[in-house]
Amino acid sequence: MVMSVDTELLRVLSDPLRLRIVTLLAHETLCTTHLVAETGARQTNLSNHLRVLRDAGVVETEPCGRFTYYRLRPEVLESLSGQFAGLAATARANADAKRSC
Amino acid sequence: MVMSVDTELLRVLSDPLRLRIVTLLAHETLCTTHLVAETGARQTNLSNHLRVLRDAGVVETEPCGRFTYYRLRPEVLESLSGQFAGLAATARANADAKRSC
DNA sequence: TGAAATTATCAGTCCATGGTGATGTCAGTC
DNA sequence: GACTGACATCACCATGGACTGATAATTTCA
Repeated sequence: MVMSVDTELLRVLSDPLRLRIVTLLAHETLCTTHLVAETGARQTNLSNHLRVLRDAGVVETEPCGRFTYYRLRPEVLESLSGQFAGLAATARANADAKRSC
Repeated sequence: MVMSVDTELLRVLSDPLRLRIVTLLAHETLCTTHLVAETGARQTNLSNHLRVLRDAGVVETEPCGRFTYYRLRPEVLESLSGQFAGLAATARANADAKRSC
């Protein structure tokens, strides 16, 4: 019952554009060009964000010629889901606990 | 099956101190003084963060004399957990989908 | 009523980080 | 080999937001 949430992972996912990327990748594996077209963001900007996502283990790359495919790693999201579920369960269990002043 | 995650809520929870507060409140309802003692942060700082958490609906307040108790709302965490689980499930279902360049 | 305790508000500072342009690197094509 | 396209890297700028000090508002107690 450690019930702690991965802060760093949360920070990485809390950016709107990065979350958008993750949502897109949840539907199909894409390469940078696709993401540029889908999001309207600059290539440089996307490349920076993809690096952050990759460093955090959220995404893995698959080089294919001059293209680079990005694939989402569902385990990471599942883990996060479990962490929040655990924290919520803890809160439910301790709903009546109140420290007196 | 839109499977989008609440970005604003994520942003709110992605701050280390706020996540610490949420974790503490998952175990028992506390007032500001307790949170000051537990976290070591300044009262002003905590008050600001608690306002953010409250505005985001993560926490609710219960005034009690000159004290203010803060209670965690588990529904919010459960919702977030469900959103991530749904996104992960989508990714699992589309694991083989890859758009060609 | 005066003083102390608890919490909130406000204005200001400072820094992390998201966005950008320029440039480098590598693969494919002519 | 020259050229184009895909992607990464670097340095820079601008801004949001975390933190702080001073202060106000409210409650409790002597």
